[in-house]
Amino acid sequence: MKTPARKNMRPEDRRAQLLDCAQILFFSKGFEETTMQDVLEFANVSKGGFYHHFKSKEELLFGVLDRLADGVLSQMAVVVADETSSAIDLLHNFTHLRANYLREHDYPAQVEIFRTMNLDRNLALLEQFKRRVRVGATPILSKILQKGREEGVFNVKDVETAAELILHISNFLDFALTRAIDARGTENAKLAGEKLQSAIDLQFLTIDRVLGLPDGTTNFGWPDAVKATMETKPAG
Amino acid sequence: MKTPARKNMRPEDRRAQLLDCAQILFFSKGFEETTMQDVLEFANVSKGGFYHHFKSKEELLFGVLDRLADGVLSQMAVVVADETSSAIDLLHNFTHLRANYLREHDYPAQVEIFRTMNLDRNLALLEQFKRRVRVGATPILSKILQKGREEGVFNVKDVETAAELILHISNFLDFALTRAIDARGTENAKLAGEKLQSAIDLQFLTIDRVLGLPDGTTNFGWPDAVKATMETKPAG
DNA sequence: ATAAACAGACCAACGGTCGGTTTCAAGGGA
DNA sequence: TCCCTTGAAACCGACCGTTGGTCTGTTTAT
Repeated sequence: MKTPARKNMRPEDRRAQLLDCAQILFFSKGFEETTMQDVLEFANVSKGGFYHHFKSKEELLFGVLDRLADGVLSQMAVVVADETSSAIDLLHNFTHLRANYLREHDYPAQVEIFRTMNLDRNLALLEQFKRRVRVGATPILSKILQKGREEGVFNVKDVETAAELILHISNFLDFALTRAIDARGTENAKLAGEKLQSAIDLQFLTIDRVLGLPDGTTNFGWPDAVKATMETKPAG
Repeated sequence: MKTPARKNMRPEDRRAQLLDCAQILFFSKGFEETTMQDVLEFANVSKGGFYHHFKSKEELLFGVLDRLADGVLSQMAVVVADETSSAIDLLHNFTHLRANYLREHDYPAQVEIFRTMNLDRNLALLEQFKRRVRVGATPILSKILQKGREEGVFNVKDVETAAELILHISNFLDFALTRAIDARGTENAKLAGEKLQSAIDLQFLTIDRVLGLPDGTTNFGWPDAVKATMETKPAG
């Protein structure tokens, strides 16, 4: 007896499909809480089929994280590939990458994705992703800082160390943003919004001062970011 | 037939013993990789015995993390309880807490503990611990910053936000320290040591500038820290 | 014809449960 | 003071459902 129809997919397509399914499930249910059964049913693939393409659940996770990090890092690479702009402009473009991305896509949806990724249960997942991004972004930001030093506009002793510090600071903003998002629609919303604005201001002020720039040189490039964030609909 | 001897322990003692065992195992093997079987054998307790005191493996983890965080936070609380010192002195004591602790104990052993805790497999564990410390330390550091603002020596808009930023920056130092420790005894040791010094310098420079203090006001308080660290014996 | 893609029964090991057993301190009668 | 009773807390270990992963075989496509 033969089952009437089965379509063998090209390996790269199947791999991509499995990564898509895993990404959705890992971030909605959490990695540990997502069973292989969940993935298999969601992707409509058998166990044997899956393990033909991935050798473990962990490798599937790394596949998801690497793909996400590569997406971010490739955008950064585009920014730094511009040989004609000044270091200040490159830094500007670099720090605006995130805000631009968020603004150019459906912002409420992006907020929801961000919120989900920052749930407690995804802490390990997210930290691994951030580490990948930091490691990949350090040489890119270093290059910008080095250029600025050669131009005589940035005053830093060690560009690589400064780059790492600046990248670490963005974790601090993530934390403030998460709290603000959680406070939407509650009585704390107003205070949380003000705290978020404080965090944004302080992050960029810190970057200015670390690089020896006049206060206000760098900024988020999106004055209404807090307003746009807090007006987003809380999940419910 | 009766087994000749069994000692019932006082609940708090048994709990403490289980936490001790779990802490050792979680950080040496990793949380996910540590089996309840491992814990039970190491503590010489049966399954039923264990689950009489903890309701799950996760609760055991939280017990370990909370106990560790409480240890750190109680030291911070002692510093800030000093009502007579100036804000600068309090900040000094606060930032020196870690260096003092390391110096006053067997430093090579502390380095080994730090190295183990910072292994890749413990990333989730460590991040949860750091989060606990950060949340608990924010009001303490905020109090110091507030006092400094009232004295007119710190220039910050929002003390709580500034406190969180400063606490986040210490993650950056942890990262640099981990790399330096890993580089001991290799050909990269010299460079790694210099990078570590850069990171220490930049962390404290950043604190100075965030608080509007003259460069060099805050410091690690342990000039030979890098030397002491790099001279530690690599595990082998 | 042959190699890759897929299927699904199977397995060891895991975290956790549950009914039963042992320990031990607090009382009470002599 | 001594021994016995008693009951709650500490502890035991066989057992269970689920999990991630393997293995042998079957289907698909070139």
